[in-house]
Amino acid sequence: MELSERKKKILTAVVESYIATAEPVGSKALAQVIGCSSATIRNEMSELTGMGYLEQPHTSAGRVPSPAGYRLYVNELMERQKLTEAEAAAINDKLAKKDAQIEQLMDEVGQLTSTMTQYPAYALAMKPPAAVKRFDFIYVDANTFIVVVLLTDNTVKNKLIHLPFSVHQEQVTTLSSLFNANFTGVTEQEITDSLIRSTERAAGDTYGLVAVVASFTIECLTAAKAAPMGVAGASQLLSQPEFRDPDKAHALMNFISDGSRLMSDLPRMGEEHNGLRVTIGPENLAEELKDSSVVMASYDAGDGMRGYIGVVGPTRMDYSSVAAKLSYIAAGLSRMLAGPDAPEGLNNKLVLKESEHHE
Amino acid sequence: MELSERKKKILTAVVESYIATAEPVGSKALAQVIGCSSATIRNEMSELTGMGYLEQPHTSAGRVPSPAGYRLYVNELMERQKLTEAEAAAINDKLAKKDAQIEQLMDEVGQLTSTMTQYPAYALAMKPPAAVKRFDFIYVDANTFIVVVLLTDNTVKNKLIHLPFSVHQEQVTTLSSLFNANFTGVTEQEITDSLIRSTERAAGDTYGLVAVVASFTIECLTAAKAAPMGVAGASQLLSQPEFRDPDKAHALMNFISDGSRLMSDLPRMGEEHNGLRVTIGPENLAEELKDSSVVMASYDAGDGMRGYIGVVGPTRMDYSSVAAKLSYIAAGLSRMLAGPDAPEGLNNKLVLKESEHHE
DNA sequence: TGCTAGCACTCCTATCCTTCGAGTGCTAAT
DNA sequence: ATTAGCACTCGAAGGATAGGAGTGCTAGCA
Repeated sequence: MELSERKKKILTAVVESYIATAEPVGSKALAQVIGCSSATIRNEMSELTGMGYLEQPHTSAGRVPSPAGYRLYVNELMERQKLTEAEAAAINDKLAKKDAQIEQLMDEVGQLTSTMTQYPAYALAMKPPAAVKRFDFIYVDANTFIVVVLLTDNTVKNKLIHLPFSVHQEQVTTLSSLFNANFTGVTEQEITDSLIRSTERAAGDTYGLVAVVASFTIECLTAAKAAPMGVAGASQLLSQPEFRDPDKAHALMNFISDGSRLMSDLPRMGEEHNGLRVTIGPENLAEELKDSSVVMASYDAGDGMRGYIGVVGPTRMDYSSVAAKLSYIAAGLSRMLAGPDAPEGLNNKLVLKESEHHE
Repeated sequence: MELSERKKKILTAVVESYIATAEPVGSKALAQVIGCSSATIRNEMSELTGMGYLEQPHTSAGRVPSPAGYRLYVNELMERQKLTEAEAAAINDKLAKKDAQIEQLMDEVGQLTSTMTQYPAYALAMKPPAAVKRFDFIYVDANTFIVVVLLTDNTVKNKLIHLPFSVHQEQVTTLSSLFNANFTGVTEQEITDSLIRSTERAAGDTYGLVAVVASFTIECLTAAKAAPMGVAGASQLLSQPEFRDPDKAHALMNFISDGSRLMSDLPRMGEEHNGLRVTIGPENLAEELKDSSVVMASYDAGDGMRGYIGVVGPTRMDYSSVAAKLSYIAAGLSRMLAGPDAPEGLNNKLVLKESEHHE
């Protein structure tokens, strides 16, 4: 059933006023905005309450939006807000000089999202499984060589290997061709014990080094598929009146800080609406989020990779503003990572700049 | 002036009781512990108050330790606490399997410290300035090569360079010898414009690539000197009664989350006592920490590098337990990073572990 | 001289009660 | 259909009051 225009107007006003003030909204205040008497408003609000869009904290308080009310607001009522020029400029500015590795990028995008929205935020990128494209072995001295691995996603990883015995230049070269022959184009699952064993048999006197390099390879592939994630601004919660109760705040902050908990729920969350997903209060899967809301936007990170940024906050979240900001940042990221300047996608543009390994 | 034995006992009891309960301590409760009447305790406490070791929140409340009282407690009174076997085991366990890169290690040590102590914690390592030990250039294809840089601290960094024009294998080789001749053993400051310019003159037709590689080199050296830092468990604050006030909690959490603020104060903090530094309330430099305490321990990260781990909490911090845990973790880190197994320090040690593990 | 018992006093905390007012629902009038 | 009016509800805020933990002081005792 469709709501009358006036009901929509009233619901919108209630939601927006409550978002702004965190105070239940009474009929008198609305009367001025809507342009009819408070009694009329009361009748309408009473019906909206009956339909489940509004709630009363207690009999003689004003109305507060229910989750269903927020949902309707998000889906149909709210206006797509524009960013101010200052905000857009701030975001562009921050994004402009990003060319660190992806973990750090995610941290920084999380931070950016959090400061722009004033809510705790996260950023992550989903990577497809990778394989090794080529191996290079650099002979350093009798006890030391470096393995450099170029992955299909164009990530480069390396490891300095220090041995308790000595090797010759030729042995390292042998190892190199062996690995380039057997371990390229192979995904993590495909590195089986039997593959390692057969390589060892072929390795001659460098037998003992195969396992070391193989395990490093596995490590690289594992790291390559791990979704890097950044969480930032958890303390923002404390400025929201709904988290004046330190126990509630504590519970939610713990949940947020544990990236893995958050991450495991994200992909299963709601439907996309203009590239945005909003889950409101009880719609969330995690018990800890039952009276919070999550807004997330996805972006294209090139190479067919998808990434997500999002914020967590009270159900009384400023959906309109958050949605606008997330969309803007997500679009910026897409442009930056998968745009025409970066035909080879995220890893080329970013990770390749620098990958580091301490050994 | 020296305190009488009994005064020490009373002060100790007050501090420890207040640490445990967060409630001002009255004379009656102490009478049982100390073994004399409450009136005697009152006289003694009155004197301790006069001396500035105790404070009264109001006339008819019990006593609370003053910063000076905590200071005395920390310096002279508190017993060096032992960890339970379970705690020691938990720490050893966590430390055992650390061989990631240093940023991640710091994050994880921060996390470990936080969960062990139940306070927000940080971990950082100070690095000495680095130089390049050697360059390697890997020719990938006509438009692509990889630069691999081995630093004096044994960090290896690399960068895939993708060109809009093509190069030959020999050109890359030339570039390699050029950089190995001119840019090794050079610290960040020593890479001047004139050095770059003279290298460019010597570079012949690879002229245009010098700047690219040089700027990557600078990037590496800059990154190498940055002190990696991990902060964890900020939300732990919220379980402390002194931070039931969300505004206070918010202020401190913001301060903590901004690693750089924290870091800039750390080195200037108090004296070492058994490898520990404790700064209590007003002793802290930062305004935000004026009624918090910071306990930090330093560890040896090999190569003459020093690292710090620490926790932040209310002045009513469990100094004894925190000190024990920090010392233990710091000792473990020192052993792991600079122990006899790892004569060449952090970077090497990790590799050795790795190779031992797999052979 | 040092300790203890007793007592009057202080002042915080918790609790109850009252008041106040914003907001409601209903009814009757337009 | 809308509005004005009115009685009613119920939480929030603001005292007052009682209770009690703790103090300082004084006087008596080993």
